[in-house]
Amino acid sequence: MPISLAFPLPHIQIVLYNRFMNYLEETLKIAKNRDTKAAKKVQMLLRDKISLNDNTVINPHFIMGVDLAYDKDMAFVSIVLWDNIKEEIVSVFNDKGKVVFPYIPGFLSFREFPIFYQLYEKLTFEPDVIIFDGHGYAHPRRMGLATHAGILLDIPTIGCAKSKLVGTYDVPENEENAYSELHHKNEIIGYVLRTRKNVKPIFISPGNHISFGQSLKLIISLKRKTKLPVVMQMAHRTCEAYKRSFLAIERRK
DNA sequence: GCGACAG
DNA sequence: ATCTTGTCGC
Ligand SMILES: [Mg+2]
Repeated sequence: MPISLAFPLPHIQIVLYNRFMNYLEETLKIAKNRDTKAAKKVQMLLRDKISLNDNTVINPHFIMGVDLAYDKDMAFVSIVLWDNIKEEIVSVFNDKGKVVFPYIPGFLSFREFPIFYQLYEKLTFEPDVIIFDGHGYAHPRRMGLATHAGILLDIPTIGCAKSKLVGTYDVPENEENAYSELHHKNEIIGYVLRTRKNVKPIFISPGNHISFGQSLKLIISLKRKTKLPVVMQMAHRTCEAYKRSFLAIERRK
């Protein structure tokens, strides 16, 4: 919590941030205050904490898929847990809350992380990796939703987006699993992956605590019948259904 | 100033 | 993201 210092002059007040306030609290506060200037500062600050050299997600057991849905000022979130050994969804969690931050390209984490975390913090276990519907490293300041969340939670994360935010790339060949590199400012920031023939490719980028190669490999391994990884497809469907059920109940009141 | 622009 | 029925193509 901020420390408010009331000075002798009543109209002068300085708000100091406790040096122990962690970045998670900082992020949630910035979102609530809709402070885009502070949001950009945090992104530039946390950028140095990104780690993509980790090699601990070679064979993950539990994988989480996250997605949100909206209706006016209400946000709905679904977390789907995929058992990568049983090859099936083993748990589904839903929650809802008020939208705290508007959608601004480049600042999606401040809109979606708060509502996601509200549900995530209630869980009593941690998955081996979390996949988000959006970019990770493939961000103007390398701080997409997946990366931001991966830093705050200190857990391996991957960004799985349906369209580009930044960067240039060659359109991948029109065949299953064809992919190309996504570049930005002279560095690779992710991959453009065509999961099926004749479908629009998706954008994969590491979030945090995972390498580029492992991110791409895991996403490809999660391909089933749909364009999106099975866990992301399920998260999307689940969240949409959850929202509809809620709205249905509301309408008959 | 203009165009791009995750969900 | 959301608004929405039928329709074209692999
Ligand atoms: Mg989404």
